[in-house]
Amino acid sequence: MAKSQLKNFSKLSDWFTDIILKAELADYAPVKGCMVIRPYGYALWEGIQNFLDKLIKDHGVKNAYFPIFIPMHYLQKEKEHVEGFSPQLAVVTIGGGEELTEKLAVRPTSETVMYDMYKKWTSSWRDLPILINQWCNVVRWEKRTYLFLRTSEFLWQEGHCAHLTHEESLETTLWALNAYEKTYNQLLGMYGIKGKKSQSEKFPGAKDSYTFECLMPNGKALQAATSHDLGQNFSHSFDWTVQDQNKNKIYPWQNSWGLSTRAIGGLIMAHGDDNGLKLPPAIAPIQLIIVPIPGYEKSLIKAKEIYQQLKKTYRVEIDNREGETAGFKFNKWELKGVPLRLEIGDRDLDNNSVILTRRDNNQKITVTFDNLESEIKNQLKDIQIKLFDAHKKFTQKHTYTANTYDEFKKIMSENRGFISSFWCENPDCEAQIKADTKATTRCLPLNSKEEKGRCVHCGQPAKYRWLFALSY
RNA sequence: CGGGGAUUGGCGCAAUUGGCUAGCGUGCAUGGUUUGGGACCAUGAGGUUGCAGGUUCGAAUCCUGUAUCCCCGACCA
Repeated sequence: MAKSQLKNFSKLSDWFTDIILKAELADYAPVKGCMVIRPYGYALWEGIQNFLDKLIKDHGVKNAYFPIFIPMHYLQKEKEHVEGFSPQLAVVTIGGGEELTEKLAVRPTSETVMYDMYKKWTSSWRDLPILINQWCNVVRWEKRTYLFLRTSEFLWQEGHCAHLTHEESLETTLWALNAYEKTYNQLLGMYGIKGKKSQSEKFPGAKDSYTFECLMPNGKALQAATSHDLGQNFSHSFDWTVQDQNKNKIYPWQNSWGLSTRAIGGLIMAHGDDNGLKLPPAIAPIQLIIVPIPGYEKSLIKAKEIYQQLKKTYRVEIDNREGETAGFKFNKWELKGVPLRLEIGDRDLDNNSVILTRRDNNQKITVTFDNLESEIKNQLKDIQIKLFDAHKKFTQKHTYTANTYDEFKKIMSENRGFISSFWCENPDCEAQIKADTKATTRCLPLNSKEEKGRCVHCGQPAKYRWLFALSY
């Protein structure tokens, strides 16, 4: 068995594609820009769904399902919205062998089809708020695609809520953003920055967009989830009103928020290394792999006992395939990112112990049978924390402050990352910075303090330091 | 959509200026020896060289068209 040629982590884009294929997370589909999510990759999505769905439901948001097809004239109701999505639409023109009188868009997002129904369902202030989420697929015909990060079809959840007041709606918008942060921090072991998008980067049709931005090892920023304050833009477009207590017509205040399978792409990059994936225990489909050293009958029996015992508490599997050496198995499971490996052979049996090996730091720990469960618990917990800490440290280390445009350009050309700089909030300035350096505004961090500054590009007065980066 | 590269057993590649039965590695199957960090030996299965035309005694190789994929840009979660 020869050593497989895993791509070097330093060439991140090659490594990324390679690892997804080799770890059997996904594969290319026959349709351009589409991918097959394989069971091991889909298990990651299920992990995200379970975690986030609970947060969503705890907040009182209910799941529902709306159709994949949207009549074209629905999309056209909101001007910015249709302009934003038109270039990316897949459109059905034939149904049942006959030309359709009205063409149907395959949903790129569901605002329009959902809000038309919301209008139908409400007439009184008592009917608000509407708190609905759906887990589904959407299609955006991308020019350039990339496994998990940008595919023509992707899976996501989209929450769509409507409230009587802007305060309430904004509260929900920010609640969703916090739920995303929690999902990234606690489940995926990823650090990121919450903030507000600039007007040019916001969602088509939104009043304001909020984002969770994560830094990837190559210094590019990943828009990891977004939550939009739609204001009353859509309720106006749909002429949707309810009557309030004083018989006034109120246009409901709306928000929408989504997290997609792109999160898996971020997860892969944020923690990986030359040997493959590193999955945080909370999301790992297999938290612990038991490898009985081949050739020992006695230890195999013990390994099976341990498996039966641990299976009650952990996602654990036992690799007792014949014909593969121990070394081969070690490498295979490291590639797949399993956080903890348990080795057991007769040598260990004689000492009443096993060997635990951590994927994150390759540390080997000898553990007696008596302490096994508590040690596994502690190690998994520690790995989860260490992976998050590592990503947080990386992000902070690669977050720079640039006070002059020269500094800004130097950072972009040498050691990319987040750049914190004053910006006058003029879109022309933003566009010029992008043209010069490829960096775009990622967000205005939520905790930003107002200061007296000068725009890093034009020198005009600026109130806030914005976060810039090269984005995915 | 612009620029670059590619397409040959499952995967990765080779085949000189057009010339022998299209090879090699890996993977796969079977048998045996192995087994504590990617084992070894033997045997075997697996190909209309992306597709469609053309030139030629002869095409993986030359020509025309076309499709797909990857990378770099503009658009985006």
